Amino acid sequence: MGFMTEVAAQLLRQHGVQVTAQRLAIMRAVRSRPHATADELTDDVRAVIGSISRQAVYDTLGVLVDKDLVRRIQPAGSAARFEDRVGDNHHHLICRACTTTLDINCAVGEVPCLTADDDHGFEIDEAEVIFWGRCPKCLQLDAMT
Amino acid sequence: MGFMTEVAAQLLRQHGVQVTAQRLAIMRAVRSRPHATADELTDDVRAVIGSISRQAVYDTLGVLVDKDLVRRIQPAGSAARFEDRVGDNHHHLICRACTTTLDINCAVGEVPCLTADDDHGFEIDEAEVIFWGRCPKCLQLDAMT
DNA sequence: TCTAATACTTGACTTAGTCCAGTCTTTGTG
DNA sequence: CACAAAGACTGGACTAAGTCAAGTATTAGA
Repeated sequence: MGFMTEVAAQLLRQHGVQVTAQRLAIMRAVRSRPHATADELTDDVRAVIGSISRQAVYDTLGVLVDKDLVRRIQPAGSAARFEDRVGDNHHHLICRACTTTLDINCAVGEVPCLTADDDHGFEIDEAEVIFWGRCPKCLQLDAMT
Repeated sequence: MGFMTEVAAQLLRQHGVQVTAQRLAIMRAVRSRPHATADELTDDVRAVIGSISRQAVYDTLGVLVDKDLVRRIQPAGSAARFEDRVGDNHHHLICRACTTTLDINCAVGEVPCLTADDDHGFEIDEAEVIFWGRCPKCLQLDAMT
């Protein structure tokens, strides 16, 4: 078992989650292609371990998200995407034309994004911020027409 | 034609959009139930004008969103929702348990939300902010178990 | 090494939304 | 007011993303 894989296995054990070939492969896939959809991850995993069911992919991603080992983002108009950069409340910048997705550090400061103007008595646990726009490449293409 | 309906009709004309019974009914439905899904709006419209096709609802909402007469929000794990409060870049606070959705004024200031830390050369046109948490009612229910 | 708990597979199903071809309405013009 | 072209609506088939459920296989602790 490679070093990264061993680390991944220990992470799972630490969280009381069984270690399986499928889960390790999915963790590896999430790591190597941030912001991928479940379908894309399925393809990647199949390229490595041969086969996996769709359900196993969804189940595993669900478990990883529950354990805060993976973060799920669900941009408007696209399937859910997954990344293993967790715990830092960073945000995303998405191109409306090509859906390229970039990480953005929190603009405002400390845990800034958790402060709503008026919380209406809610117990807020996350502030999700998505910046929408056009990436340099798509801006150029637009200009050409 | 009632006063509100006449106003709605003029809004459509101003934007070069044909006025139809379906469109007026949909605008009314969006106004009277903010944050409703397309399905909920369809029900509301049917209660008023008798029948409408799903496609007409989606088409109309698409047109209204294009013309900035309606805003579409697409919270993770739910169908798209629609509201007619537009042009003020306000945000949303959603209960993870019951999906109650409230409007939140922009916390930071002027057009604050359009400033990402580093825009990576993107031309940003919107900053979408969703605060996630539990509403007072669901917190109480949680506490009882 | 055995067994209970947990995961995985397969296939049917659901939800939210889109596509398309044909019909009906709206609206600008005579 | 009537007409025609543009635009909108309907109905039905289809797709994408994800969930459910029953049966089989794997993991991990005793």
